[in-house]
Amino acid sequence: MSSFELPVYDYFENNKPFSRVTKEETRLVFVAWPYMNGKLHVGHLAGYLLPADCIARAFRMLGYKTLMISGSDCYGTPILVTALKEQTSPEQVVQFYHEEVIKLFKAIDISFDNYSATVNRTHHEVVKDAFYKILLNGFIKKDFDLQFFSPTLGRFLPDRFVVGDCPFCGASGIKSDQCENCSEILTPQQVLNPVSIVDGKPVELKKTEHYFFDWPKLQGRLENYFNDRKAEWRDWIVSETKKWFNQGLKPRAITRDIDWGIPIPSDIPASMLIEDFEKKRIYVWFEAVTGYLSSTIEYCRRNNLDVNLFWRNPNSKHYYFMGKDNLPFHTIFWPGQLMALDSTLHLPDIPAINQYLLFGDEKFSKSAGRIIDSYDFTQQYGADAVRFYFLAFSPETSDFSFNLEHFKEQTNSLLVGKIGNYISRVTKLAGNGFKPSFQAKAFETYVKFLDQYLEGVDSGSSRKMCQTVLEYTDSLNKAFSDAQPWNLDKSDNRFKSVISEGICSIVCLTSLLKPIIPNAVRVVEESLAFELFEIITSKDALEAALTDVLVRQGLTLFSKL
RNA sequence: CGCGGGGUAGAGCAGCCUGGUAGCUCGUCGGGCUCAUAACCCGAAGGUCGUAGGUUCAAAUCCUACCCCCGCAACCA
Repeated sequence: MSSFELPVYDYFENNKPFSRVTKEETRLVFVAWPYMNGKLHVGHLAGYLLPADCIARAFRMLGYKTLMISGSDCYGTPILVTALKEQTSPEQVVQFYHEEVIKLFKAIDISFDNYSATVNRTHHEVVKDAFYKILLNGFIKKDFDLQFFSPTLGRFLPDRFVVGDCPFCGASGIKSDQCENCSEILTPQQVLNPVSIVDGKPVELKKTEHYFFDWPKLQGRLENYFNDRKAEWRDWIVSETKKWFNQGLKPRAITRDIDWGIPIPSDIPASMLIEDFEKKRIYVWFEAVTGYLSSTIEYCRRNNLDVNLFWRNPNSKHYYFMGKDNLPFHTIFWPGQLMALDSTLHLPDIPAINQYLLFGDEKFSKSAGRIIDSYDFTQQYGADAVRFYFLAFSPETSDFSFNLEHFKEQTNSLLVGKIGNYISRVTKLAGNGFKPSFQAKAFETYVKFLDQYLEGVDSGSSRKMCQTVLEYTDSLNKAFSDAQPWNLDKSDNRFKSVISEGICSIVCLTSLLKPIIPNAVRVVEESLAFELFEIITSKDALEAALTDVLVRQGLTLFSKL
């Protein structure tokens, strides 16, 4: 493989890692690796990027040693085909999209500690090493497979790049796994007149030798793992995973006939080599998830840390964020790969898997023109509004229908009307130069909401976090209206205590808001002359945060859309 | 009989596991307040909880059947 590498994105480049850590425990926030075959639409933001970022920020503010890890998924046939169609190289395709996603991360403040790429050296090393060890541990075996081969393109094609005629109803242009017309289940051999969708030319089935991951061998251990953890998983994730076990795990190819990918290690014992092994590459499903490990290792090398702190630490909790299409790869295959590799590695704890954001009533689709580009959308409406909306309405338990009117409506009344306006009315009534005193009552109200918020953090639910913030804000607005401080004289002690309570509440509120809308919170901090590095969990912490607080100026935080 | 999720007020959702007078946000209407970004606060209207059966003193919740929508089906979150 050439020396082609992509730059690592590190949000905290200029800060020492863990400078604010107060706890020994670690929290790992792993994010599904975006596939470098297109730009990211808002479904990606709502489905896994923003929820992961919000939880990671909350963990950091709670004092955990936290890492947020991901990278660009760069290999596989779809990227190769894109390069072919655009008459460019796969390197150029992935480089272009890698730069695009990093541009997006910067625009919307995704705080990755290490965002790498599967083309990078460390990843190659770790994947080859894992492949080799799993093979020696006896979980990889040789077998033959039938694959479509295109003589005109000179390469094997995945099933979904081939269409043909249905042998049952005669429909044409059907995919090779099931007829869309008569719903008959097909095997690739049954499809008549198969042609490639790349050039429309005929393809043929060819026998080819590959490595297979021996899943039946691990099913028992995986089911034990599943039963141990499932109590903490969302219900629908449990039933979806159970389905796979009930059907029985089957061996699965982990190599492909392709040249765009990670090579098979050449030092495999001769008896275990397959034919033409140097022309084959490791299959993307096996290799991309291994990135969770390799990207952590890459981070530790860059920062001189011991990787065991994260991967062999019982005081650690591992979260994985992704869309639902990725479910089996993270509730079954990735834990299995880790078991097969080394039984001392930390297995996934919480799969924070989301359903889909729908555009109107249907799925986002590039071909059908139903797409909203994440970067353009962020540029147009601002990071705060976009973050807040998608975090508050993240599709955690069922698909969520997105439309622009709903976005504007909710942003205007929740973010601008309730949250922004509360901060505005309190600070403006206080007047510039107001110095608040500590009000125990403000903390008492705040703690009523804190537990619910922290439950949201622990379970990976940004939705619950936002809901709690909104309930809290409602109670603050109501208390402020009931107290009617505008009817009091500014020199009145009662006026001072009501406004002080309001300012104390704003400090508490911003501590909950910081993981959600960090930019807006920075503005509040500057205007009130304080800075929060933690989520306030004690009376003392609030009192400490309050020492320097001074109202520099009344605030209009957000504008209506 | 491929698998899963969903069908609750005009919109988006929670409640269902562990049955007990149907709830939240937005929108609509009426009132209050006037510090605040026509904002905030209070109140009201609006639902026979997809359909049909069953269990039960009692069903949105448990069971059965059916209808509709969405997704997945092992390489597009």
